[in-house]
Amino acid sequence: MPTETFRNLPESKRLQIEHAAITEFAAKPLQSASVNAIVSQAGIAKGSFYQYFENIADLHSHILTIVSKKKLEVINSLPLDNANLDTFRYLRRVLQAAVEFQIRYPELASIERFERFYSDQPGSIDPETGERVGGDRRFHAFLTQGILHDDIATWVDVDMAAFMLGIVEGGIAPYLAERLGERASQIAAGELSIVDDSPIQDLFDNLMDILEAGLARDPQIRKDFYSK
Amino acid sequence: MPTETFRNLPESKRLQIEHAAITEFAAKPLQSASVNAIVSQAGIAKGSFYQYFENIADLHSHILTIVSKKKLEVINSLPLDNANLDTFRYLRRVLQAAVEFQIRYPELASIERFERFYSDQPGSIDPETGERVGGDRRFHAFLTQGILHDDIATWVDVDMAAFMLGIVEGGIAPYLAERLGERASQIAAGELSIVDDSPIQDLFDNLMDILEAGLARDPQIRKDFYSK
Amino acid sequence: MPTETFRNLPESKRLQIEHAAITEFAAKPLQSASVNAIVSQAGIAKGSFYQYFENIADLHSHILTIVSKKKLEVINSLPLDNANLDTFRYLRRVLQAAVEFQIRYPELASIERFERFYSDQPGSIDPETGERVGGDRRFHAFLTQGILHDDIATWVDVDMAAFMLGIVEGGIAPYLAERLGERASQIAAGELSIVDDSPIQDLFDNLMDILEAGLARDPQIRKDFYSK
Amino acid sequence: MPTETFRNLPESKRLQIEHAAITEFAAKPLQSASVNAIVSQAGIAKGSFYQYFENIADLHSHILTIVSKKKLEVINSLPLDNANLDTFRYLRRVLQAAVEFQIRYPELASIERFERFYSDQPGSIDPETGERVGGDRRFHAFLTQGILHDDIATWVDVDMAAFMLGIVEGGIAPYLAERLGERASQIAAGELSIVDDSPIQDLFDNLMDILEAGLARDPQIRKDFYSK
DNA sequence: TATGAATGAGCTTTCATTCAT
DNA sequence: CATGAATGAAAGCTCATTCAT
Repeated sequence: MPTETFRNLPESKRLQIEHAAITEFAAKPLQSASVNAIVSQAGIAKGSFYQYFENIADLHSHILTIVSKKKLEVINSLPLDNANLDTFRYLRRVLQAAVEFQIRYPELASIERFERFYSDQPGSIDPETGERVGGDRRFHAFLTQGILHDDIATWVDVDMAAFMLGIVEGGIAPYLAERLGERASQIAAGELSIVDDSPIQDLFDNLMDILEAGLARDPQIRKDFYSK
Repeated sequence: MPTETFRNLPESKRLQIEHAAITEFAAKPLQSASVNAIVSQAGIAKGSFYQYFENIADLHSHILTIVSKKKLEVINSLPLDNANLDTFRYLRRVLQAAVEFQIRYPELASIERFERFYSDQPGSIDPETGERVGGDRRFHAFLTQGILHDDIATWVDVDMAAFMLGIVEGGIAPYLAERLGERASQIAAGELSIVDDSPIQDLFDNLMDILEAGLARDPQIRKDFYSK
Repeated sequence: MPTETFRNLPESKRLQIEHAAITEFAAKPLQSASVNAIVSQAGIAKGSFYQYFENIADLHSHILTIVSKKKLEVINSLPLDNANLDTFRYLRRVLQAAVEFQIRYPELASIERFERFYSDQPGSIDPETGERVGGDRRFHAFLTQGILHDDIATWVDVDMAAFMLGIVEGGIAPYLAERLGERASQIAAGELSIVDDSPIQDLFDNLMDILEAGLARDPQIRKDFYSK
Repeated sequence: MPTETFRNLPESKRLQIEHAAITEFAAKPLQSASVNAIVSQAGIAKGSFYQYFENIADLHSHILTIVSKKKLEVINSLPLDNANLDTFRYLRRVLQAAVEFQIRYPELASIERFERFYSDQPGSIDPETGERVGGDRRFHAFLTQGILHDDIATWVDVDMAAFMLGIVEGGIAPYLAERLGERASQIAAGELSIVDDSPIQDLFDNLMDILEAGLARDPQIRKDFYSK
């Protein structure tokens, strides 16, 4: 954990340091990241670094909390209200959040991907809870709920499906961001909303259709399609 | 490329070195891998290393060719015949190969994952062909064929779906291997075949159902399920 | 160029390092010089070296500027005034400076000789000016002036003579210094001045006579000699 | 000294090795020369090298004997006959030999220059004879003879003048070779003789005039010049 | 508290030399 | 006698971390 000294720093300096760290960790995994690169980009003295952080891993975990915070912020910034979501609207929202995050904070998204890659050692067991880590808890809950609500087919292997959704969520965002091309820049600049733009929603529809059709007890979308 | 000296080495020694390298590259990306670790694990002198390889990147790319070769070997070892495959049987085969590879050569699979992770920079454009790299060509072809054969719905966005299948293929194998638990060890030991064991095939059925239902023009499986 | 860190060092330490470097570069050309030797003689850590200099070539070029500076210092310490010099007195001064430099800073003189030897590739053409490098510009100017002043014979091939004077200047100093024997030590100790001591000046007279007689339009010295 | 094994080698192979060594030693002083470079250029096995020579210094000194031999060959190839030479004709001949050697065997000349540079530590005393080394014996004898024959002025400091001629001889050849430009190539090709070509001899005349005028008791050349 | 100089272990790479075949 | 694989010392250089100011 960063020292009190770091927490008391004037915000601008703190942000400067965090920004430098984010740039570094977005480019390299913790193991290859360089203290030198960070302090020189942040414009602080090498000694100061060690007054703020125990070591580079300490800074890295601090950055990870920032990543989580921003990710949450993005999720909450999406207009839909959690309570009223049916199962698949929730899933769509999660994926939209991932893309929005990718577009608005590509460096943080990159850090998140590194982290996921290096910590998701499937088969590794969390020594505290004894549960498998990596399989995303959120999707587990989502799928269980979906079955209860009769939205999701009962034959679906919840654990595996949750894992699959996890890797799709983690991997698809950069692809979609890139597919959006010019539109992504506009979203990043705040000139366009991911939820209002119809070409973007078409792309999402397509993805959601695939997933929904794969999971749903009674998939509507394709029926609509073929009945059109 | 490894030197002739390396290629002329007695097989046992060559394997020793390759094994040490595989262990290293399965644990760390090229950038963090250490010559020291490799030579000390292989039990050779440091100077010898540089008689065999130009540098560590040279060894790494040599190991990558081994990975490809073994992967192909696994794919070809699967009993199904390419010619007679319908669309989704082909997909199942690809995924089974990924799992089989993961079980039989977990280190090589890890190396492959590192490689994929570090080279799949989605959005990076191949300067020669102008095409997006990372999206898997194989799945592109598979989906296009599937549409032609009326197996896959015409509304599917082929490019996106191919990318999605790519990340599922790359990510699901370690999960499945881990799910198989004891059975995985038996497969690794050659006591069990992935294609014959029914609990394993059940798991595959489940995954394939999700994917097939998501993509298929006229998904059969679930119908069968509900009619049971 | 040495880093600011090096420039901010306490003088004693800086001198210590420069002295170690001078010792090394006086004994070996840049190509064979060793960082290890320098740091161990200077009593600093290897890491420190690379905080001061980019690499050994950086240090070497720094030492070369010291050599130039000291050489100039020696030239300027000679009492004669440039303005009033006739042609051959100027030449004598240049040669005296070379000897004085050799005696007072034999290591720097050695470094200068290495540098001259390795950079004077006669026949190599300066890509910017298109002129031959290595032939000494100073002597060129000196000879041209001498011809204008009617001090030097018009038949002299200026380019070649300049080159010849250059190599004589570069090579004769160690010889003369050695010839001076005990006297050289006294000069080095500041107990004797090169310009006041008559045995020394006799030696110079002899050399100058040879050169002057060889170049002069109307050589006086030998006439005097034979008329004595 | 090279081993008997080396001496028994078929000539073509011996020449191959010597040629590779010459190329290396012409580019670098012994201290920086590389066994690797030599064996790979010579196309022999590394182990063979150590069957022919004790170490690289051994090969180097073998090459030095070749240099001396070839130099002598060049000197003797010049048409003038030693016996009939007056003093300055002898000097001209020595310098012409140096230039001829430079032109016909530039690599050997380079090796010779390296050797001269690294061994001529003026002031170093030969431990066996007790004499100063580096000052050229030949020029000593030449000057002494010249004085006896009344060709050279008695006031000349023989030791110093010999040294000076030594460095001029050693340094001027590459310059002159370069001055000759296209003509040098013709000489190297055997299409032109250094002693017959009048532009070349003009250049030599100029140099000799300078040296002769500087040393001669009764210099003729300039007199001729002014009387023209 | 901020600084940046100092450190030395560690890295990759080179190379002369030895030695088994 | 020829070969070329094996070796390890030593090179240049980097870097996280400590410490004195």
